[in-house]
Amino acid sequence: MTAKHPTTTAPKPTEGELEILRCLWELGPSTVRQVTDHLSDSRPTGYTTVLKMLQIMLGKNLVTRDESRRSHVYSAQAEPETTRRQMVEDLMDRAFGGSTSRLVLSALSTQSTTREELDEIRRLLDSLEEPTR
Amino acid sequence: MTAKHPTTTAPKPTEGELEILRCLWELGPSTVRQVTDHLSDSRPTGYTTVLKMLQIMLGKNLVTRDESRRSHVYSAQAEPETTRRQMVEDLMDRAFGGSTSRLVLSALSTQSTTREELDEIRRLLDSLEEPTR
DNA sequence: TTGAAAGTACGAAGATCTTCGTGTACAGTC
DNA sequence: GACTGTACACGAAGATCTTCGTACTTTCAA
Repeated sequence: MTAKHPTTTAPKPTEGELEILRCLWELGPSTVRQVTDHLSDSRPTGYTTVLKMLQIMLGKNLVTRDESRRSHVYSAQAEPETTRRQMVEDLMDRAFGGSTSRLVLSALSTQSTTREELDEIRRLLDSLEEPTR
Repeated sequence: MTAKHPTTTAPKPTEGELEILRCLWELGPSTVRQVTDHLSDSRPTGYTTVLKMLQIMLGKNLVTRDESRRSHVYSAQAEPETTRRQMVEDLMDRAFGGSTSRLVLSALSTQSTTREELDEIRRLLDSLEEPTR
């Protein structure tokens, strides 16, 4: 069993890959140039570095690309929510023994949680429980 | 600037390191032998592998050790909650733009969330908001 | 048509992680 | 005192990630 990315399932992105995915989520389908420029704000990266990463990500099925134009246009393969949920699930299993509530507790004990967010979460809970009954 | 682990701050644990931390959290202070045995259930690992990892983790300040006995006894350096919170914060920043509520939303949209957990989270919210007013 | 600009592909170096094999020290037994 | 486990330290190999340099291709304007 040595096959790694059989062009079917998308693995968890690495840190650098996630950085690029975030660009694609924000910008939408983009060229290497666009991603590089956008990235230059937060994390200056060489053009060929970004190109190489996108090529690798293509092999891993993390992105797709349109080659119809001279400058290939890359898109995130999955919805942001899907990837994010997958990463949360991964962390939940690896660090919280699979317990959602313990993870949420931990998230809420973070400094940066504002009152607005607490309210939002409460509304979310309401909307989750009501429709089920 | 090449210093990496100046024996002061603990970095984010890698996947393998987290696996070992989880053992220490569960078992409490343990010898290499104990960690290895405990690990054998979920992820068979050679004795010297575990030993080496613990040595590296000691250098990174992820664990401490008591050398007073022939078999050194290792302990997690930080409380589980501290490490977990740190990892949640990291994921929140890297994947959710720092938004707690978006992360929680994502966590709740996970299959494995039970009704009991939802109730627990609601209680948690209550206890978070009440004492503040 | 030719030269500069901009793209893509590829290889490889350096860093970090993971995993062991080997060598050495020690502790108890016969 | 020699022998047999058991433990620690260390080095090194293989895997994965990250980052670029270099070579080749395409486009377009002078």
